[in-house]
Amino acid sequence: MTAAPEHPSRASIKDVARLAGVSAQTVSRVANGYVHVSDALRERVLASMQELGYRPNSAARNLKSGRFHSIGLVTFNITALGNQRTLGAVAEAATRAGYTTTLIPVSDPTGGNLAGAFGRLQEQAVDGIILLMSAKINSPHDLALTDGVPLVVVDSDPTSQYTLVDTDQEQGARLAMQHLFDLGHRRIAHVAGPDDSFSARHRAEAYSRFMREHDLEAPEILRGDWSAASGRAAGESLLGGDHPPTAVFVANDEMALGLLSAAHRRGLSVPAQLSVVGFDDSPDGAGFWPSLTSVHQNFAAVGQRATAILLAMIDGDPIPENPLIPTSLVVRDSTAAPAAR
Amino acid sequence: MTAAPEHPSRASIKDVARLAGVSAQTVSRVANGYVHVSDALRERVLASMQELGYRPNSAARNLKSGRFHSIGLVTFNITALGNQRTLGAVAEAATRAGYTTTLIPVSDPTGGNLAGAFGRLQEQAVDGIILLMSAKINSPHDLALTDGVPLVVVDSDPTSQYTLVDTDQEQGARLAMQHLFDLGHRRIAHVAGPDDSFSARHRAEAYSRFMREHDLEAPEILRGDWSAASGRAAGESLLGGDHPPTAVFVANDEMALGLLSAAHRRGLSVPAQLSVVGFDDSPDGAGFWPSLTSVHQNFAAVGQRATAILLAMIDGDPIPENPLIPTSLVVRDSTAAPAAR
DNA sequence: CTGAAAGCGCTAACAC
DNA sequence: GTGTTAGCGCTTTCAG
Repeated sequence: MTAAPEHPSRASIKDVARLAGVSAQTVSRVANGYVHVSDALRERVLASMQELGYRPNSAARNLKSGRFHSIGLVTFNITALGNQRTLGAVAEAATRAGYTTTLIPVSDPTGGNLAGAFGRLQEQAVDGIILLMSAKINSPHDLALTDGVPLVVVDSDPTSQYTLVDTDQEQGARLAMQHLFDLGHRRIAHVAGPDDSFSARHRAEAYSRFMREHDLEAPEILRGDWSAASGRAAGESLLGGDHPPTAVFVANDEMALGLLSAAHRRGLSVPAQLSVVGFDDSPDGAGFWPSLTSVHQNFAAVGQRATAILLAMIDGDPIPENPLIPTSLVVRDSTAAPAAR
Repeated sequence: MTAAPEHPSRASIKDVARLAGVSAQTVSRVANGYVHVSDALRERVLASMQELGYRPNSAARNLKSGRFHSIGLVTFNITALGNQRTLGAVAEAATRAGYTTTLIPVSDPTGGNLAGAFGRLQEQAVDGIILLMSAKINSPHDLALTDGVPLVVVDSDPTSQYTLVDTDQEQGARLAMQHLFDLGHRRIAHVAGPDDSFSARHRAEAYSRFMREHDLEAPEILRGDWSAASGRAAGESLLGGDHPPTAVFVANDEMALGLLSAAHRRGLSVPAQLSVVGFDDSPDGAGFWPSLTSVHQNFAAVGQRATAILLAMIDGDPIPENPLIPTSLVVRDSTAAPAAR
């Protein structure tokens, strides 16, 4: 244990070269795994690297290559399950591709903050940006500021001009509805997420379309804010009415659990008297009683796809197609056939 | 609107200098806000910057300064509420200080992976590392690899040799226990988190100590894995016994909600027949019925403190003291005096 | 197979 | 006030 110096300045390529008695160039070649180096020299160089604890300085590499080998991740809400998962998948995919992930927090997705975030990202060192939206982009103006930096948006308006990756919300919502329909439910309600969320809107639209296609009368859609508390409130209002539904399709699991809690409170037995389907397949949903039937989103695939597309854009490679990731339905204990009336 | 070139190579300081008819140095001075530039020149330079969309190249700056202005964040479990919050706070604090946050995902906290993560971090450009532990560091050996890079560990063994920031687990657990005790509860059970979590251990130890100090007989401690499902399982076993407790202190909110669900299932009324206190003060806990009394952790403060300490270490400044962040108790509807027997 | 030279974009140090 | 020079650590190019 030697006393650590104040700033143990890292060994440079020159130091290694000097110690090994070779040129800096040869060290560089060894560091980058080029073949045209004699075994004897390679050994000497590697030994010297080891001894000095040499690490290539990425700032210098970046300067030379004009690339930063880093992608910027802008997100407004790290608390949302989907964003976490996507974020994790992006970070892993980026790491595998030799890129780091730079996190840019934005507390409030207004134009100003977004602009600030992008400005910072560009002053910082990123080759591309992934935007994890939980709310809408106000206007193209907001993004004009990316200004040449490749950009992929996750969870946004599919009609937007930006490259987009997302869960296939429509397909997922249909999965949930078809399940309830097949069980025999006809009075099916929907608790939607906030209006400024594209995924919430897509799910709500798919619900309405399904009801229309099957000539079912759709009760008014209730809106929550993704939280358990709002789901519970929706449940209170939904189950307190005259003609309560026999089934509810809830736009995410947290609200579904809140609704379940409202049902328990009213002494309603789930699934005997009420069927509930959530969206997300969150671990919490599986752990409650009754365990929640839910639409599983493949966030890992979303993150991977977004990363793959971004890296392709950065490299000028052809862009992978099909940015909509399908869902699957996980049937558990919160759904059953409606009670005979 | 001109057609964007394939790679719109960013304007360099030279380009700006040429356009403005000044030296690169002058551009640099303007960019860095130095005063000793005539207003006329400053105007010209700023105009040229604007026209070319100039952004300083951080790679070059980093190379020159020997700093990366970036902190690395290593985390194993981005899904845990506490880690998310801390992560967000770190990112914000870092941003405010002019640093970016580089995310390094580690799927599995074994020595090998940790070493890999640190290796990557050092090849990458970070001036310091924050380690968000959800599980224990196996041995000092794991961290030997940071090798001169300043390191702050969040949520770990307080006896460790590394700089540490954490919630004051002991104080938080006592808050919960004192609340139940003051309500009149004497048969108080504890559902702990996994054994490899330091916070879980601290809370469990504080529980045991409290019971001992008050001459109360402590039922055997049940262990969960932080999940709602494990809390529900603990609840089933706890409430099915001969002498069920009148109150339970649960090591996190998710497990507490699982336990609540088990209580509902058995037809036990909360808080009339059973009081429950959680830990974390998660939004979900507030949204359920009954809403959960819980120990509030100030994750934002933890993240800020960790960042402040790390930046001080990087700058060689004196290290802020008092790395233990106090908690507060949020009393809601899941606790009440025990039923008279 | 190996080395020497040049330069990536920026700024500290030194002229003028 | 402003310009010139040099060099951060690395890799591409060109000589040997």
